Amino acid sequence: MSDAKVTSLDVARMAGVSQSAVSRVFSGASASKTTIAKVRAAADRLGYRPNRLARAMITGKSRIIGLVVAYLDNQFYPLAIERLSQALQERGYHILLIMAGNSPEGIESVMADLMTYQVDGIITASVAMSSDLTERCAAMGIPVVMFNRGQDGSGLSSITSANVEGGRKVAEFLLAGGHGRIAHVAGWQGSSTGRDRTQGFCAALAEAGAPPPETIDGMYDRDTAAAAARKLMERPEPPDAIFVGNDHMAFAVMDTLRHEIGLRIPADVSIVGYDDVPMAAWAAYDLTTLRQPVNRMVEATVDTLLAEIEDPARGHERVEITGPLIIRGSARVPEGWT
Amino acid sequence: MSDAKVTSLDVARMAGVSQSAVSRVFSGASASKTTIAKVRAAADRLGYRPNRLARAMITGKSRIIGLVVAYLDNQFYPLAIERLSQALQERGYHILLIMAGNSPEGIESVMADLMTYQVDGIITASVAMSSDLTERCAAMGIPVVMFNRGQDGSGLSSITSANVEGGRKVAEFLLAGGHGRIAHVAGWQGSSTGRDRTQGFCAALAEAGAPPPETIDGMYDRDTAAAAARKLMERPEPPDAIFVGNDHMAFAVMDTLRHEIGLRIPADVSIVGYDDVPMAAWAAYDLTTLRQPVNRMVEATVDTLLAEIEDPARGHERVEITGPLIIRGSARVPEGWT
DNA sequence: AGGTTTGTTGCATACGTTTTCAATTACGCT
DNA sequence: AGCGTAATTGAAAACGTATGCAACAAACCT
Repeated sequence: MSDAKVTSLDVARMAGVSQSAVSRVFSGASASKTTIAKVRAAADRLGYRPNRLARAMITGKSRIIGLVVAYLDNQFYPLAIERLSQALQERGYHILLIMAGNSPEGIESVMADLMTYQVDGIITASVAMSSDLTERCAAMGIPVVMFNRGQDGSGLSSITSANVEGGRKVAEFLLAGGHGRIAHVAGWQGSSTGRDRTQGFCAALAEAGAPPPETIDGMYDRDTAAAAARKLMERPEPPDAIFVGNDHMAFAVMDTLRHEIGLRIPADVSIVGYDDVPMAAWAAYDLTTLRQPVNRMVEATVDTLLAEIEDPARGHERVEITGPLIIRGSARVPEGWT
Repeated sequence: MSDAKVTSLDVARMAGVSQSAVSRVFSGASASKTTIAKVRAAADRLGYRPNRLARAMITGKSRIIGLVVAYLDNQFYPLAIERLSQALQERGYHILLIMAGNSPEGIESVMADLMTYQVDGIITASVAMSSDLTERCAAMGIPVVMFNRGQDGSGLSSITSANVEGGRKVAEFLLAGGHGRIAHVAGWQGSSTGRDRTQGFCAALAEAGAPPPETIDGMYDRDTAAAAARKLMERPEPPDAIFVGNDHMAFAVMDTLRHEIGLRIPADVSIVGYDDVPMAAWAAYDLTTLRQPVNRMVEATVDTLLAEIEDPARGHERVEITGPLIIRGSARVPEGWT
């Protein structure tokens, strides 16, 4: 029934009221019972829905959030996106999705693109932002929240798990398990998350008097992580435990140890990951890992972003969310460990 | 430097030209060398970028594509989204992402939401559309392309792999491998892809004189598939080969057989999947599977959608893309098979 | 009853752009 | 020089909505 384009004016004519009346009904402003009824009836009959772009022009609020994400091969991100999208939809916002490689100039151009859509805010998922860009966003008055990545210099808000503390927990667990030669395939050291986890891990080892772990940067990449695992095992005294900077790389390490080198996990080597993506619970890996609480991180991200949108004068926030160590079968479990 | 909102009028004033001139420079219409230079200079200095929403209002083209997707836990979809987003970005379009559970009324409201953003087109990834909704989209003159799902009744365009043919190939491969008791954990029979694969598979078996396979619907769900595997193996004459309707479920089946029932793959049971997601190549699974060529499917999707956008009178298209069987180690390989 | 508050309504304007149209300028040619 | 054609330009209208303002009606109070 409904023809191509039906505007508020069409509805107004059919309902016998002014265009403003129609607008008021749909924007929740006050109107009398009778007009509301007339407008609603006409609108239903014509299949009218307000044009959000036109609305955005007037109000200056597009109710669009730009989501910038680097890659989707790490299962953690699809999951986060799914939750983010749902949480934002419930609040009346929608996501404009942008894929950006991790090159700085790529990010740059992509963010500029986003601005032209007049997004109300931006969420970056594991993307590093230059301080130049940071400033430009601030100048444009457009809130940015970094999900699962911090940026030391910038004044931007960020939501992460408690990575330093997480690294410590893993170290304590491995030490309690009686491991003597502990190694580390690190998360990308160019990222705050990677650095923090490594730092907490090494600090706890040092405090316990353990030797510093043999460490290789796995770059959050499967192949790099697999190569790192090979290299570690070629040593004259190979490790009996490896902390891997995220689950995605941990799977690669486990595959390499088991099917390429022929080792048993955890009998020969204990493996601990970070994230607790769904796959970590699959029987094939059964990975002991430090959980990043996606749901709470998403909630915090949405809350922070919308708060900054509604009150631009609001300061930036830096939220860290603590997660538990999920104990499964990929690492030797210390006596009497809960 | 750039202040909050800089419009074409600001640029015009600084460049000493009319606002129309600025518009012409940025919309690629003709202008003299000198004006172009003046405008460019002023725009750069002010950090001006045209407001795409305002542009969309008058042109009627938002350059936004709505992407509706049900779930993201099957790795096939993140991958497809990544590619889709990139392909569309290259063509000047961007993606408005919507998560929709698979409930019909959810889809309904979500699509209506999309319309209010004046999207130029919609891609649905593995979502079923009611014929009512189909009609409304057609009435609105808004092109829809279904990715990895067909809809028999509707006149909408769809891009799928050659599912019937794919099912046949798997059957032929398993028969050639000398398997006598072939079972099937089917893709969701409420979806065209699931039905087609099953149909091709069963048809080929029947033509070869093999008994019809024991079949259970796995609903594209891990838990359901795992339960199906258990049930199949409890039979007095358990299967020596299982064709699973997609890789995502195949992983669950393999986990169950190996770690719960203690069977070896492929020595005790051969497993074949469908999709060839990246994980299928991982050593832990090393899954023989029928590849869905994501890249070509994405290309076809984008081409079809943009073609329909540019020429609304264009008819709908139903593209099927053939994929090869990727032979790995999860199924017995017939003698001399390439 | 009269004055005051409260609520409802329509008119007109604004948002930032593209695009038509007419006017002006530049240019080629005899 | 002069004329015709092409290229360039600015003014103004449009896109679909929200909203300030003034007008008006209704209700309330003393």
